[in-house]
Formats: sequence, structure tokens, C-alpha cells
Amino acid sequence: MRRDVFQAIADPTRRQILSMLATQPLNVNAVAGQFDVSRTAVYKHMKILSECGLVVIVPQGREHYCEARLEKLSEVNEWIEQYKQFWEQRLDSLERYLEDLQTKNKPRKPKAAKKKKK
Amino acid sequence: MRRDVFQAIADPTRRQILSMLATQPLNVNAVAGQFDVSRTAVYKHMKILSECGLVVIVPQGREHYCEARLEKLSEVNEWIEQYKQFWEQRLDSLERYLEDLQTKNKPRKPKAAKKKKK
DNA sequence: ACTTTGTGCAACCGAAAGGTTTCATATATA
DNA sequence: TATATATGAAACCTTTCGGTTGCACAAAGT
Repeated sequence: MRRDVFQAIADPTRRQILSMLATQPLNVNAVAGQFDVSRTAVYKHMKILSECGLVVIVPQGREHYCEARLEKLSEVNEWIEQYKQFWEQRLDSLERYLEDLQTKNKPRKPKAAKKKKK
Repeated sequence: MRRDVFQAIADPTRRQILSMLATQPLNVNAVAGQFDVSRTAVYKHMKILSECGLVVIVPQGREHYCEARLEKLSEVNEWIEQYKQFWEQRLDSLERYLEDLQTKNKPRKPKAAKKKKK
């Protein structure tokens, strides 16, 4: 059972849950009320989020409040960061060229690749 | 069949493929040579990456070169960004408190949960 | 022409994901 | 105490995921 942040945020429902918890802690029922799926389904998502550290569940009486731990997203941020410089560097110079490559997906020549068509 | 960048980068193998393609385009066989899994498995990962725009496959003779389109990661980056400010804002003030909450979450005492310790 | 190489895809498989219903239990309230 | 509420978890189901083997086909090399 793989439980990492990347896998946790892969599900759109869990991302939506995170956005709800970003502003304020909520208990499971309050969160489940905003979705079409059952409370148990939301609870499972919440468990996954808590297992990877993105959410902390704080029991308070019979209600268990779920708090987002958004700083856990820094793991993803750091992973992105290494490529961010990369693509931001290229963005102005190489993007049009790459875009051109994608458009004409046809065979091309590896040596003289810089030529401009159209 | 959900094909978005979040789901694509959820798999560690696919993230590794992206890191290989970041420096240079490679054909499927060259990529597959670096993994324990079969070429077909790598091909499937590559297809998923290309379906969500993270990779472009450029046929070149009988070899198909796979090029990373890392700027597609900006989608994830933008999603992270909205929370980044959030957590970086809190980082100094609230982090210790939240950290404390998480630490005492382990023992799970359902009865008296509201007490402040320390 | 024949063979090798690189690829795409179908068929299949076990495990995991995401969902449901149901039940047990702890807490709050009448 | 009795009842309603909020939760956790088990059992089960269906679909998807990640992997395999096998085959067909195109391009390159002999």
C-alpha cells in the first residue's frame, strides 16, 4: 500500500477535500456533505490524506476535526522545482520549436532539426 | 480513463522516466533498458505520459524518440502555488503548534482530546 | 529476399483503487 | 436511561492499474 503525497493528490476528490480544509478544519460529516459520494467514501479519502501527512485528524468530543497540513505539499513542490527552472529557461527560446515538433509529428531529421517550416 | 498530469506523476516509475527524458530524448527501448520491468510496461507508462502531454513521441525511422514536455508540469505547479503562499505564510507562526498537534495524535486518546499540554 | 530490430497493441492476470452497505462503538442530548 | 449523532471499520463489488506474454508490422541491415 503506497502512501505518498504524489499518489494522494492524484485523486480529484482528495484535492477538493484539501481545498475545503485549507481555510478551516472540518469534521468528516461536514466534508462529506459537499460530495455526492457516501460519508464512508470521504472518510477513506481522509484516511489516505492523513496517512501521508497531508491531513491531521484531531478528535474533539464525538467530532473529529480534519486539519490540512499543506506544508506537506512542499515535497511535490521540491520535485517540481528542479524541472521548473528547466522549463522556464526554455520557455521563451525553445517552446515554439518544440511546439512545432509536436504539430508535425511526422518523421524528421535528427541532424538538421533547427529548420523552420511554414 | 482519466488522463491528467496529477495522475501521471503519481507513479514513481513515470517520474523516473521523466527524469531520464529531462536531459535528452530517448527511444522506448533505451528507457526500458534502465528498468526491471518489460519494454511493454515502459511503453504503457510512456503512452500515459504522452496522453496527458508530458511527453511527445517523435517517430524517427523505426525508432520513436520520446521528448519530455516539462512545461506541462506548470499545471501542478499552479495548483501547488495557491497553497504555497498559504503554508509559507504560516510556516513561522503556526508550524510549531501544528507539529505539536500531529505529535500527540499518535496515542489516540478519544476521551480528553481538547486539553493543551506543554 | 531474408533477418534483425524497434515498435504498437491485444489478451490476460493479480492487486489495488474507489465505491457501497452494514455494523459496532463512543459521545452528546432528550 | 434512552436516543440521536459522529465516527471507524469490516465485507463486498466493480473498475482501473501495472504488469506479463505473445503477435503483427514497419524500418533497417545483411
